Amino acid sequence: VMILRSRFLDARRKRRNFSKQATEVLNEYFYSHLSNPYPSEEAKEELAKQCGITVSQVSNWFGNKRIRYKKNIGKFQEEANLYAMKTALGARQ
Amino acid sequence: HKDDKPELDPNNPVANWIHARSTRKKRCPYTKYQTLELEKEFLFNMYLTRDRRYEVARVLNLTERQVKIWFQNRRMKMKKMNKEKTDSKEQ
DNA sequence: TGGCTATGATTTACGACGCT
DNA sequence: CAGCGTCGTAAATCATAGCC
Repeated sequence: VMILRSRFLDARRKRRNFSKQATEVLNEYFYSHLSNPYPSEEAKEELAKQCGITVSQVSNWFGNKRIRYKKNIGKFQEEANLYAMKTALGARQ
Repeated sequence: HKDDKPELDPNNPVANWIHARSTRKKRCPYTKYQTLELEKEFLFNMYLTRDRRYEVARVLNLTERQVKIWFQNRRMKMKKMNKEKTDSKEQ
Protein backbone atom coordinates (compact mmCIF):
# COMPACT_ATOMS: atom_id res chain seq x y z
CA VAL A 1 0.00 0.00 0.00
CA MET A 2 2.80 2.35 0.90
CA ILE A 3 4.51 1.47 -2.35
CA LEU A 4 1.38 2.11 -4.38
CA ARG A 5 0.82 5.37 -2.54
CA SER A 6 4.38 6.53 -3.15
CA ARG A 7 4.16 5.54 -6.81
CA PHE A 8 0.98 7.52 -7.21
CA LEU A 9 2.57 10.52 -5.58
CA ASP A 10 5.71 10.10 -7.68
CA ALA A 11 3.68 10.07 -10.87
CA ARG A 12 1.98 13.33 -10.09
CA ARG A 13 4.94 14.91 -8.34
CA LYS A 14 5.21 18.50 -9.37
CA ARG A 15 7.88 19.54 -11.81
CA ARG A 16 10.61 21.63 -10.27
CA ASN A 17 12.84 24.06 -12.08
CA PHE A 18 16.45 22.89 -12.05
CA SER A 19 18.74 24.20 -9.36
CA LYS A 20 20.71 27.37 -9.96
CA GLN A 21 23.94 25.34 -9.97
CA ALA A 22 22.57 22.85 -12.52
CA THR A 23 21.45 25.66 -14.82
CA GLU A 24 24.88 27.19 -14.40
CA VAL A 25 26.59 24.01 -15.57
CA LEU A 26 24.27 23.61 -18.55
CA ASN A 27 24.66 27.23 -19.62
CA GLU A 28 28.44 27.02 -19.34
CA TYR A 29 28.45 24.09 -21.72
CA PHE A 30 25.94 25.72 -24.06
CA TYR A 31 27.77 29.03 -24.41
CA SER A 32 31.22 27.48 -24.62
CA HIS A 33 30.00 25.29 -27.51
CA LEU A 34 27.75 27.87 -29.11
CA SER A 35 28.76 27.04 -32.68
CA ASN A 36 27.88 23.40 -32.13
CA PRO A 37 25.76 22.97 -28.97
CA TYR A 38 25.08 19.27 -29.48
CA PRO A 39 26.64 17.29 -26.61
CA SER A 40 27.49 13.66 -27.35
CA GLU A 41 25.78 10.91 -25.40
CA GLU A 42 28.84 10.72 -23.16
CA ALA A 43 28.87 14.47 -22.58
CA LYS A 44 25.16 14.34 -21.76
CA GLU A 45 25.82 11.64 -19.19
CA GLU A 46 28.55 13.71 -17.61
CA LEU A 47 26.35 16.82 -17.54
CA ALA A 48 23.48 14.79 -16.09
CA LYS A 49 25.75 13.54 -13.33
CA GLN A 50 27.07 17.00 -12.55
CA CYS A 51 23.57 18.46 -12.51
CA GLY A 52 21.81 15.68 -10.66
CA ILE A 53 19.24 15.22 -13.45
CA THR A 54 18.62 12.52 -16.08
CA VAL A 55 20.11 12.32 -19.56
CA SER A 56 16.63 12.88 -20.99
CA GLN A 57 16.35 16.07 -19.00
CA VAL A 58 19.70 17.21 -20.36
CA SER A 59 18.44 16.53 -23.89
CA ASN A 60 15.23 18.44 -23.20
CA TRP A 61 17.20 21.34 -21.78
CA PHE A 62 19.46 21.61 -24.84
CA GLY A 63 16.53 21.24 -27.23
CA ASN A 64 14.63 24.01 -25.50
CA LYS A 65 17.71 26.19 -25.14
CA ARG A 66 18.72 25.92 -28.80
CA ILE A 67 15.27 26.82 -30.07
CA ARG A 68 14.69 29.63 -27.62
CA TYR A 69 18.14 31.07 -28.20
CA LYS A 70 17.77 30.93 -31.97
CA LYS A 71 14.31 32.49 -31.81
CA ASN A 72 15.58 35.54 -29.96
CA ILE A 73 19.34 35.87 -29.85
CA GLY A 74 19.10 39.42 -28.62
CA LYS A 75 17.28 38.41 -25.47
CA PHE A 76 20.14 36.09 -24.55
CA GLN A 77 23.00 38.47 -25.41
CA GLU A 78 23.64 39.50 -21.83
CA GLU A 79 23.60 35.92 -20.62
CA ALA A 80 25.89 34.90 -23.50
CA ASN A 81 28.42 37.60 -22.58
CA LEU A 82 28.32 36.59 -18.92
CA TYR A 83 29.14 32.95 -19.66
CA ALA A 84 31.68 33.84 -22.33
CA MET A 85 33.49 35.93 -19.72
CA LYS A 86 33.27 33.17 -17.13
CA THR A 87 34.77 30.69 -19.55
CA ALA A 88 37.57 33.08 -20.44
CA LEU A 89 38.42 33.71 -16.79
CA GLY A 90 38.24 30.01 -15.95
CA ALA A 91 40.57 29.15 -18.81
CA ARG A 92 43.44 31.18 -17.46
CA GLN A 93 43.62 29.43 -14.09
CA HIS B 1 22.45 19.69 -45.30
CA LYS B 2 21.63 22.55 -43.00
CA ASP B 3 20.67 25.42 -45.30
CA ASP B 4 17.93 28.09 -45.43
CA LYS B 5 16.99 30.57 -42.68
CA PRO B 6 17.40 34.36 -43.05
CA GLU B 7 20.99 34.54 -41.75
CA LEU B 8 24.00 35.29 -43.91
CA ASP B 9 26.33 36.74 -41.29
CA PRO B 10 29.37 34.43 -41.17
CA ASN B 11 29.77 35.22 -37.45
CA ASN B 12 26.26 34.09 -36.71
CA PRO B 13 26.65 31.33 -34.13
CA VAL B 14 23.55 29.45 -35.30
CA ALA B 15 24.75 29.25 -38.90
CA ASN B 16 25.98 25.69 -38.53
CA TRP B 17 23.22 24.40 -36.31
CA ILE B 18 20.69 21.90 -37.59
CA HIS B 19 17.69 23.68 -39.12
CA ALA B 20 14.42 22.19 -40.26
CA ARG B 21 13.84 22.63 -43.98
CA SER B 22 11.33 25.34 -44.83
CA THR B 23 9.17 22.76 -46.62
CA ARG B 24 8.53 20.82 -43.40
CA LYS B 25 4.85 20.55 -42.53
CA LYS B 26 3.95 22.51 -39.43
CA ARG B 27 3.19 20.34 -36.42
CA CYS B 28 -0.55 19.81 -36.17
CA PRO B 29 -1.77 18.48 -32.77
CA TYR B 30 -4.11 15.55 -33.19
CA THR B 31 -7.58 15.52 -31.67
CA LYS B 32 -8.35 13.54 -28.53
CA TYR B 33 -10.32 11.13 -30.66
CA GLN B 34 -7.47 10.59 -33.10
CA THR B 35 -5.00 10.03 -30.29
CA LEU B 36 -7.31 7.68 -28.45
CA GLU B 37 -7.90 5.55 -31.53
CA LEU B 38 -4.20 5.47 -32.34
CA GLU B 39 -3.47 4.35 -28.77
CA LYS B 40 -6.06 1.60 -29.07
CA GLU B 41 -4.50 0.39 -32.29
CA PHE B 42 -1.06 0.51 -30.68
CA LEU B 43 -2.34 -1.62 -27.83
CA PHE B 44 -3.56 -4.14 -30.39
CA ASN B 45 -0.17 -4.25 -32.12
CA MET B 46 2.90 -2.00 -31.90
CA TYR B 47 3.67 -2.55 -35.58
CA LEU B 48 1.28 -1.82 -38.39
CA THR B 49 0.55 -3.97 -41.38
CA ARG B 50 0.01 -2.08 -44.58
CA ASP B 51 -3.70 -2.82 -44.48
CA ARG B 52 -4.15 -1.65 -40.89
CA ARG B 53 -2.23 1.54 -41.68
CA TYR B 54 -4.49 2.27 -44.61
CA GLU B 55 -7.60 1.59 -42.51
CA VAL B 56 -6.49 3.67 -39.50
CA ALA B 57 -5.50 6.57 -41.74
CA ARG B 58 -8.83 6.46 -43.52
CA VAL B 59 -10.93 6.35 -40.35
CA LEU B 60 -8.97 9.10 -38.58
CA ASN B 61 -8.57 11.28 -41.65
CA LEU B 62 -4.78 11.23 -41.44
CA THR B 63 -2.30 10.32 -44.15
CA GLU B 64 -0.67 6.89 -44.10
CA ARG B 65 2.62 8.69 -43.59
CA GLN B 66 1.26 10.43 -40.48
CA VAL B 67 0.07 7.13 -39.07
CA LYS B 68 3.39 5.46 -39.83
CA ILE B 69 5.31 8.26 -38.12
CA TRP B 70 2.90 8.28 -35.17
CA PHE B 71 3.70 4.60 -34.58
CA GLN B 72 7.43 5.20 -34.89
CA ASN B 73 7.20 8.02 -32.33
CA ARG B 74 4.98 5.96 -30.07
CA ARG B 75 7.48 3.11 -30.04
CA MET B 76 10.25 5.53 -29.10
CA LYS B 77 8.05 6.88 -26.32
CA MET B 78 7.46 3.37 -25.01
CA LYS B 79 11.17 2.66 -25.11
CA LYS B 80 11.88 5.83 -23.14
CA MET B 81 9.23 4.99 -20.54
CA ASN B 82 10.63 1.49 -20.11
CA LYS B 83 14.15 2.82 -19.69
CA GLU B 84 13.08 5.30 -17.04
CA LYS B 85 11.21 2.55 -15.22
CA THR B 86 14.18 0.17 -15.12
CA ASP B 87 16.66 2.97 -14.40
CA SER B 88 14.78 4.07 -11.29
CA LYS B 89 14.25 0.49 -10.10
CA GLU B 90 17.93 -0.33 -9.84
CA GLN B 91 19.41 2.20 -7.42
C1' DT C 1 -3.55 36.57 -4.99
C1' DG C 2 -4.26 36.66 -9.90
C1' DG C 3 -1.84 37.09 -14.06
C1' DC C 4 2.01 36.43 -16.83
C1' DT C 5 6.01 34.59 -18.49
C1' DA C 6 9.80 31.47 -18.14
C1' DT C 7 10.86 26.74 -18.02
C1' DG C 8 10.62 21.73 -18.36
C1' DA C 9 8.09 18.06 -20.90
C1' DT C 10 5.50 16.23 -24.67
C1' DT C 11 3.86 15.97 -29.28
C1' DT C 12 4.31 16.01 -34.68
C1' DA C 13 7.47 15.67 -38.57
C1' DC C 14 11.84 14.82 -40.59
C1' DG C 15 16.82 13.78 -42.01
C1' DA C 16 20.22 10.49 -41.73
C1' DC C 17 21.34 6.16 -41.60
C1' DG C 18 20.34 0.84 -40.95
C1' DC C 19 18.60 -3.52 -42.76
C1' DT C 20 16.13 -6.52 -45.87
C1' DC D 1 15.79 0.56 -55.48
C1' DA D 2 11.69 0.82 -52.26
C1' DG D 3 10.32 0.96 -47.88
C1' DC D 4 9.96 0.47 -43.13
C1' DG D 5 12.96 0.30 -38.89
C1' DT D 6 15.57 3.37 -35.11
C1' DC D 7 17.82 7.58 -33.36
C1' DG D 8 18.27 12.34 -32.59
C1' DT D 9 16.48 16.38 -33.38
C1' DA D 10 13.39 20.95 -34.76
C1' DA D 11 9.66 23.39 -33.80
C1' DA D 12 5.23 23.98 -31.84
C1' DT D 13 2.49 23.28 -28.04
C1' DC D 14 1.26 21.90 -23.41
C1' DA D 15 1.42 22.40 -18.23
C1' DT D 16 2.47 24.81 -14.50
C1' DA D 17 6.19 26.77 -11.29
C1' DG D 18 7.33 30.93 -9.56
C1' DC D 19 7.74 35.67 -9.60
C1' DC D 20 5.67 40.37 -9.28
